[in-house]
Amino acid sequence: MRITDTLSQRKEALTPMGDEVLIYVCGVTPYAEGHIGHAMSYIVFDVLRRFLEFQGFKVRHVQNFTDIDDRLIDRAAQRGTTVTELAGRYIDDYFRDMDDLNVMRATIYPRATEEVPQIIEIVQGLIDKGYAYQSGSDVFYRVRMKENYGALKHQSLDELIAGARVEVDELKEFPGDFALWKGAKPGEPAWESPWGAGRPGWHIECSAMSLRYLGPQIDIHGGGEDLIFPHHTNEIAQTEAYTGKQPFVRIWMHNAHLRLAGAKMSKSLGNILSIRDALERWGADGLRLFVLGSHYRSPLTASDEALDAAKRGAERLKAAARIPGAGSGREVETTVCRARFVEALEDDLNTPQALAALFDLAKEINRGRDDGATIERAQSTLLEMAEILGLRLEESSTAGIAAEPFVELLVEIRRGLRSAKQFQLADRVREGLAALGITLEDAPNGTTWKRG
RNA sequence: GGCGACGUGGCCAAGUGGUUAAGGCGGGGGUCUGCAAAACCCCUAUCGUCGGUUCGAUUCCGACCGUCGCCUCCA
Repeated sequence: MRITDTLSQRKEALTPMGDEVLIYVCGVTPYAEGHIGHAMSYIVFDVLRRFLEFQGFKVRHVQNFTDIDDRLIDRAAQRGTTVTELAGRYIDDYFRDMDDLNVMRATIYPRATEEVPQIIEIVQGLIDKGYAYQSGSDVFYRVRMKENYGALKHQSLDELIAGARVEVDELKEFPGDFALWKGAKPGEPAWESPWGAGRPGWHIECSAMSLRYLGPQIDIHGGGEDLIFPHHTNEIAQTEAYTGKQPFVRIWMHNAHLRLAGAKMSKSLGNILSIRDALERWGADGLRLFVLGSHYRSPLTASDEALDAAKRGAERLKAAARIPGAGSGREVETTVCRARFVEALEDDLNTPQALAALFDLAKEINRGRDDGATIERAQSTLLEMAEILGLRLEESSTAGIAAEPFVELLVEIRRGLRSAKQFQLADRVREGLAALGITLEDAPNGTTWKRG
């Protein structure tokens, strides 16, 4: 398949170096509940993973938790708890959200706090090579030492620091230098190091983890586009300086951001849409369909209307895949749709095109069901394709609803009313149940019902 | 200020230098149904504006208008 590489700004053919495709995806800093922007990012890389495995690749997928950083320290202090406890709680939340979203688990989820010895080793190595320097109890990376610094962002060092927000720090030799190691302030979590008690800087943990679990050079490194600078830019600088091997990453893959209608999601504005709330309202398939309905490199704006539409689309696919047919005629043809689906994903993970093929297959199945064709094989194909997109298309479960026997009873009574041509009463039953959130559908071979 | 992205039907969103510009949602008309629902059939766009290149541009180039992102908190 071909993937757009942020560094070359072109679609590059994915040709893994070894038996496995080595993928590193930047994970979360677990200091707050996950929002649908995170969902978008991890859904995209989940589809990449699923598609690669479908294509027969073995994938080694590493995704980190940055479980030590300023925000965690601040928030833990606010709440009178520990960083460990806080991070642990949000990591649990993260897994729960991802499981519900049907995001496959990565091969390994290393945590920054468990990689400190490796981090110290790399920082020391960078000091030894002259790429880093100790200043006070901090260690900084000498950005000016690294040639092509800023290439990923397609800006020169001068352009990058022309922005006004460079942190003024007396300890730095140069304003653009960034911290590899931060000396601990009183009361902060800290590890012993050659430079005194402290903790890792923001970017170094990803270098350490990808190095340890994937090696000095990897096939794909992914994340949100906000990470291009400084995070990924600094990762390249550190890792290549430390290993002496280039390129650190063969394909940089970045997803555009998701916004809420109106404004960017911002904690200060309070307009966060959590994964939890979104799941409740639109379901995993609805959310996935919404995200995958636009290309991962295009910014996407979430709105109630767009999410509602996606949810209805998911229901359409589900019905096509699950409603049985009674026909025994010709087989519904699937090869064209299937080929279109695979070709779309091979071309830079074009999920909107892949979905179009999926919906066309759904139409073929529905048409076949109406025409008395054999649809079972086509339905299996639809489910198989849907699974590559992580769509479950599960039948709406009527089990577990406390009122189930009562609904069944009403449906049965209504059946009698209809055969006795008591349509006004039958309609009252249907309308009454509708008002309670139960939808009845009369088909030639009986009545089915579902929630919603 | 610097860098970058985008502007396609009512909404969301693919795509292509030239046959009919995907798909979803919505809307209109039909078929089926006791009526609905679901499903199926039909209809619902000349691609921001102005120039240029070209035999031919929505697709390439330039300008302009508009929207947005990043510039060390950020998936």
